[in-house]
Amino acid sequence: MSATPVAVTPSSPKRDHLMTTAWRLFYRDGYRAVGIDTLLAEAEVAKMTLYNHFASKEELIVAVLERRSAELLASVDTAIEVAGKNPQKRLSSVFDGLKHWFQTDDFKGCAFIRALSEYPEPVHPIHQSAWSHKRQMNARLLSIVTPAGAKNSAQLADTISLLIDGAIVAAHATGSALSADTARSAALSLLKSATA
Amino acid sequence: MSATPVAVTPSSPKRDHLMTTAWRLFYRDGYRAVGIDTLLAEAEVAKMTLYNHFASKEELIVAVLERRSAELLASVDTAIEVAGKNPQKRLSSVFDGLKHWFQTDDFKGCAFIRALSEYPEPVHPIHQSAWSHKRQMNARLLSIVTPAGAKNSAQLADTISLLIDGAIVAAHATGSALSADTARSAALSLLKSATA
DNA sequence: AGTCAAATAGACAGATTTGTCTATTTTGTT
DNA sequence: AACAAAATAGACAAATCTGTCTATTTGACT
Repeated sequence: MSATPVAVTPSSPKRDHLMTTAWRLFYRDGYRAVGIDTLLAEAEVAKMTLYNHFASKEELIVAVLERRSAELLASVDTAIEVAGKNPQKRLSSVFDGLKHWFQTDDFKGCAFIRALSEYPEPVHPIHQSAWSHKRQMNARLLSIVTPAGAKNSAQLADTISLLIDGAIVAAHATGSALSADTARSAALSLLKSATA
Repeated sequence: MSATPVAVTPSSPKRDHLMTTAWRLFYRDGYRAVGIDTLLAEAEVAKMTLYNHFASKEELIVAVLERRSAELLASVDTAIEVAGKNPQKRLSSVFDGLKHWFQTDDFKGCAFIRALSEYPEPVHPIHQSAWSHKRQMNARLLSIVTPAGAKNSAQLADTISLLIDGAIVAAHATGSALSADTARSAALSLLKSATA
C-alpha cells in the first residue's frame, strides 16, 4: 500500500493565493470583464507564476469554479447535517443558508449561473464545469426528499432546484432576500403534497 | 390636437438592421464577447452609422434588450389570450411557449438573465433594463393567477417567476426541454393549492 | 555554503477593444 | 438637376487583451 493518495493538483501557496484573488474579482465583476493583468496587479504576483500554474485563463476559471463548488457543497452538507433528521427541517435549512447568502454585502448572484451565461456554448469547459455543480447540488436535494418518502422524488428535487436558481437570480436582480422565503414556502408546500 | 405622437426613438432601416444583427450575435456569444467591429462586419454597416444611432455599445445593448422584451411580452400576451379564460389553461400556455422556445436550435438561455450575469452591478443600466423585463413578465403571471381566486396571488406569481427562470437556466445548461414540464407541474400544483 | 526550483520584473508580440474624426459617396426629396 | 441628409471607408487614438520569453533574484533544503 502506498501513502495517502496524491492530490489531483499539487497545492501551492501562490496558486492558492491566485485562485482566491481571481475568485474575488471574477465574482465581483465577471469572468470576461476581469483581465489577467488586473488580476496579477491585485494579487501582486508575476505573470509567469500564473502561467506556470495554469495553462490559460480558461483553466484558471475552471479551477476557481471547482474550488468554489467544493466549498459550497461542503457547507450545504454541514447545514443539512446540523438541521437533524427531519426532512422538512433539512430542506428549510437549505433556504436558511440561501437567505443568509443573499444578505451578504458582496452578493452578486450565482457564480455558476453567471458562468453559464458568459460562456453560453454547452460544449465549453467553463459551461460544463458550472453545470456540474448544479447537478451535484441537485443530488443533495434528492438525498433530502427521498428519505421523506416523497413520490416522484427525482422530479421534486428538480423542482426545488428550479426554485433555488430562480430565487438566486431574483435576489441578485432585486437586491432583496425575500425570494428565499418565497422559494422555501413553495418547496415545503410541494414536499407536503408529495408526501401526502 | 397634434398628429400621431412621436416615437421615442425614430425608426430607421439601418438602426433596425443593426439591432437585429446585434441581437443575434449578443445572444449567440454574449455581450462582452462580441466586439463592435465584429458586429459591424457582420451587419455590413459603417462604424459611424452605428455611433450616429447609438451613443455607445452599452446603449445599443439596452436598446436590443428593450426591443426583445417588447417582442417577448407581446408573444406571451397573445399566447395567454389564445388559451382562453380558464386560468389553468392560461398558465399552462406560458409553459407551452417556454418548452417550444427551449427546443429551438439557437436557444442559449435567457438574454436577460445573461445580461444580469454579465453586468452584475445592480446600478448598471443594462442590469436594470434586464430586470425590468422580468418584472413585467411577473405582472402577466399575476394577471393570470389573481382572477383564478388564488390567495396570496402576489406570492404565487413570484413563485411561478422563480420556477420559470430556474427552468430557463436548467434548459440552457442541460440542453433538455424537460425543465419546462417540471416547472409547469409545480406551477399548476401550487395554483391548485392556492385556490383550494 | 551550495544547489535547484520557484518567483520575479519587464519587455514584447500581435491582436483586439471602444470610440473619434475626416473626406467622400450614396441616397432621397424637392 | 440641385440640394441636404445619411452612410460610407478608413485612418487613428489610446488602451487593453492573452500569452511568451528572457534574465535575474529569491527562498528552501541539504
